[in-house]
Amino acid sequence: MAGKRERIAIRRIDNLAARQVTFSKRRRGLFKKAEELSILCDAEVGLVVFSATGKLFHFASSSMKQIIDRYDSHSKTLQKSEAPSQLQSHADERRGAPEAERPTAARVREDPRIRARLGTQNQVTHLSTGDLKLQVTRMARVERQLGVDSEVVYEEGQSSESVTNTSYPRPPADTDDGGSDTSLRLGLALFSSK
Amino acid sequence: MAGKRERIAIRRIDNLAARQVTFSKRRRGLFKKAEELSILCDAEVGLVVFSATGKLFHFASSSMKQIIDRYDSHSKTLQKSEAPSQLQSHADERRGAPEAERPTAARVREDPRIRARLGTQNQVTHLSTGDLKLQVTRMARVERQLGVDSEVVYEEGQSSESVTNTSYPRPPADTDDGGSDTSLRLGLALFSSK
DNA sequence: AACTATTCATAAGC
DNA sequence: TGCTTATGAATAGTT
Repeated sequence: MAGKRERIAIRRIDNLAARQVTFSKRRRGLFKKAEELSILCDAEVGLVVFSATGKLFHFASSSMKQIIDRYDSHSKTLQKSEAPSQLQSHADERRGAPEAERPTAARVREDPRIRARLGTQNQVTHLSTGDLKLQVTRMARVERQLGVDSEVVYEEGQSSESVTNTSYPRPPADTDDGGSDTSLRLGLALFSSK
Repeated sequence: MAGKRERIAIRRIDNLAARQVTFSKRRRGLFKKAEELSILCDAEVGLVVFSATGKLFHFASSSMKQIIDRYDSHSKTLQKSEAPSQLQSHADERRGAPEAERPTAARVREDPRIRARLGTQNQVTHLSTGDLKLQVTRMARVERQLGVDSEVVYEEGQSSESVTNTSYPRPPADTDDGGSDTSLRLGLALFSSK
């Protein structure tokens, strides 16, 4: 009488509560699978997840920095078939780097059908790619001054995804991670240049 | 008569063939789950996987660059509670940035029990964190001169993980992706400084 | 690369 | 958020 599960369609879950619950459950499962893959197959795995509210969850079989750097190396190699002698900083080069290696999922965003699933919330994130990060950081600093600390939480044992919420303060009564952050989110949008 | 599955232990699969097969199967499952999570819960997800042979697989609900930048922003905010006025490039800052936000999975590597599972292969990756990436890039360039091209393959429909192999050439007879790359990997180790 | 037998993940419901 | 259960999924072992 408990689980009368019927396969659900893969599209944004409208009900906020249900979406949050599903997010928690599936996130755990995803991270678990990620770690298992890295262990079973001796693969290097890096996983980053931002909840709709901006909380960060991440897992890396080694260190995220190392993985990102390696990723950058591969990307770059694909991009510029010509990298003379000045291999300064991979990280630096990633910035202005082309995006040919990115067709991966960008296409998903392009899909109008899927695009429709984007709530008003996340859209802010897409307003400005270049400046938003700066704004987020700035806002975070403001938060700190307001007494809203950034938090880092470690979940269960080994896979321990570390959670981080740096984005924007949330109104009082709110589970923890959900979708009730309109005010300040809009504020960020205003800050964005583009 | 077909599937007499007995739950397997989560530790490196010794048999090469089996490991490769498992890698393929689970990798697909992982990417699928990653995309489902991003869609169902309107989350931003970035996933990077390097097979034991150095092939790159990645998925990003938006663009990997955007996700990494966002990740960097969060990390940095946690690290330096002081970032005066020169918020030049987040990407740049990530380089010398501290790693306090990384205990996430690094701990897994530290665990002697899990550490034991590391084959001789991946260990090379851990010899030098700072220099290895440079070496990899360098080796990649050498490969190119040797005629070993980087390839980009797109898998099935929507989730399309793009595959890239830039690291080291593999001996002739080898399925495709697996764990038979000792020579050049060791070569990399020799190049490493630390 | 297919085909099951099973284990695993998880949608619902409390 | 956690626990429980019925089902849909993922996938280990074979062929």
